[in-house]
Amino acid sequence: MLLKKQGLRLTPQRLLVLDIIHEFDGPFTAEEVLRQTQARMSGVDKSTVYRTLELLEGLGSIYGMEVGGRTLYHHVDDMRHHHHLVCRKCGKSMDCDEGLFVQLEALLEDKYGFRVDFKHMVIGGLCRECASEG
Amino acid sequence: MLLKKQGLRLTPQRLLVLDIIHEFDGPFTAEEVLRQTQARMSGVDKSTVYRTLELLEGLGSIYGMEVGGRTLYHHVDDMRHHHHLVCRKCGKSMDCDEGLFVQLEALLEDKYGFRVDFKHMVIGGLCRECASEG
DNA sequence: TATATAATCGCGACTAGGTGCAATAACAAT
DNA sequence: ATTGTTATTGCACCTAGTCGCGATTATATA
Repeated sequence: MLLKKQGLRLTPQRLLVLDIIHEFDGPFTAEEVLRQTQARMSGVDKSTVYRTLELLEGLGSIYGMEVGGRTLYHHVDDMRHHHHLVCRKCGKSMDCDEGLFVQLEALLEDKYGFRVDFKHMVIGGLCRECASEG
Repeated sequence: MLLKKQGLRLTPQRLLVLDIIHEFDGPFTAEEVLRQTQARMSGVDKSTVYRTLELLEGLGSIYGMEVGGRTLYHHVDDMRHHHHLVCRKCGKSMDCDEGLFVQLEALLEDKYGFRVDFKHMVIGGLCRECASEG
């Protein structure tokens, strides 16, 4: 298991958080994980849950992105498509091909020497349906 | 003045916040505004400052965008360049030519019918200096 | 199985920011 | 200048999330 390397310890709290996370199909928030954890094992501190989430992100098994001031976590294996188009009207989110970004990536490096972190982008706008309405 | 419409009141606290905001050349945070406000007029509550910032954003005179969990405000009139490259190591932020985005914009519309909101983008990555270090 | 040693825990305090409310004060009308 | 209306204030309390610390405990080794 991924936790075994680097002297990381497999505590009951971590096991529980891992369990809970695996039960989510889609994206989830730290808050949801915290609530579920405390419901199933009383006394678990929020700092433990937050630190576990942070750890799992560091290990690369989940990925958190800030949306509207909160962090939304995704399972990394769900994320062949790292970019998301989020409609500001209906709130729907769709995956987006990474290939579309390579040109912009190259331009930014050329022009500014800026090496972009384009692993996970969240782009706001209007989806086809909402754009055609009003 | 912009505050006069809709029955909004020009209080000393608001006047002070307005003053302070105009003294910033570049982007600024709510925290900085709060500190300066309380330094010049003791007793001003943080909620007043936050509410004033929110109000000004609603009126369209400043624009706030979330970067690394905090809100960075910009003067709207400073914003010919709407895109910002923010270095995740040193925290520096640089403006970025909008022209670089038109191709991506077109691609997203073509492929997904998605009409992108590219007014204000914040792009994370590494600046030239930090990328060349380690 | 007993022991040593860190990794991890819960706790408590702290952060930025937000909210409901009763008191205050800006402004319009007299 | 006085008044009435109501927007705005400061207060107190709440939120999600972070951090240092001393106590606990998972795990490797003997």
